[in-house]
Amino acid sequence: MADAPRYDDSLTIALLRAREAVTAQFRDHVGEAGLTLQQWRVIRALAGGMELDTTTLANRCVILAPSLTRIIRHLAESNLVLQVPTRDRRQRVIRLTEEGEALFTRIWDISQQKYAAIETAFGRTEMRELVVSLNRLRACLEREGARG
Amino acid sequence: MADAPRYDDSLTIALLRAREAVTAQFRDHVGEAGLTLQQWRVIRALAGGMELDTTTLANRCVILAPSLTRIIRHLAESNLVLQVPTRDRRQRVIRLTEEGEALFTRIWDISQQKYAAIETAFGRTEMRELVVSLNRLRACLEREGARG
DNA sequence: ATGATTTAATTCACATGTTAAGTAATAACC
DNA sequence: GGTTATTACTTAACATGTGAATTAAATCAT
Repeated sequence: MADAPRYDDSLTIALLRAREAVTAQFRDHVGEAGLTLQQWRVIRALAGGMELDTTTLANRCVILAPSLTRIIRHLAESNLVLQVPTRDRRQRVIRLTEEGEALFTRIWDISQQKYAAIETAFGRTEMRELVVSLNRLRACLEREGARG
Repeated sequence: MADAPRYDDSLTIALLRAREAVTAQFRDHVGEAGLTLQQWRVIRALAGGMELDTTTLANRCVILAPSLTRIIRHLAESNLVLQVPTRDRRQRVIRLTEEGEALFTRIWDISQQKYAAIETAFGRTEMRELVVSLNRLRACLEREGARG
């Protein structure tokens, strides 16, 4: 296996596995509340009365527009979000319902505990450094364009 | 937006965005070869005459079993992989066809260049440290169990 | 104001992610 | 050696990822 592609050293795989490990910490309790992690990201972005259009939501939640369309439809059917009228009628601006805000609060508390547990296990400083490093990596690649 | 949940500082989102940025570097040229990134991970794991069963493949490629079933079916229909007979007839052992090996070689060369470009942009040392950090994070969380 | 262009979001088609249930073959055990 | 449990994988059902095409509304140019 000496010349097999070194898979565990690969940045791509390391990112994938790390992300998998982190999301696993949250999936269960978010799921018990009846949400997927993606739906939870949307709820979280809208918490506190925030009104956001689809494009902004897609950027913040890192969800592609077609997925977001379906997610919003779901959340609206569950009475967790509703559409806010706007001047520009192309835009779809969304906010949480009372029910949505209540659900957010319920999940948020436990989520914070989980997040704190990760910080404790991994180290607060190293975690901050990791996030900085990840964001710098992203900045490098997006700047490059690197479509070569 | 000062009081919006601090999304960009979140480890989850940072991992997601970083991974998105990295995979974007590879998606185009892998796609031009007619493969998805997941299919490419499978091809790559099998390169060099490697024969692997579904479970091992799933672990190495970080793909869940049901997805892998579909992916293998696709690759088999495209004559890129074939099934190797085994004693244990529950197991499905797979290897690349000639065509599959040829496709691997074609994609691999360009992939290596892309990977090298990322190393250059981000820094070879920092990249190695990042991978170590990601793997340590994973180890911490998996050890915890953290099903709290 | 009319028509071309751009923008915002949706729809479509297909691939994968995710959990739960099902199937078939092996192993375990008495 | 026949029953039971375990293992390896597949199916099923639904949700999301992804790129291309589509629709509708705003903007631009004249």
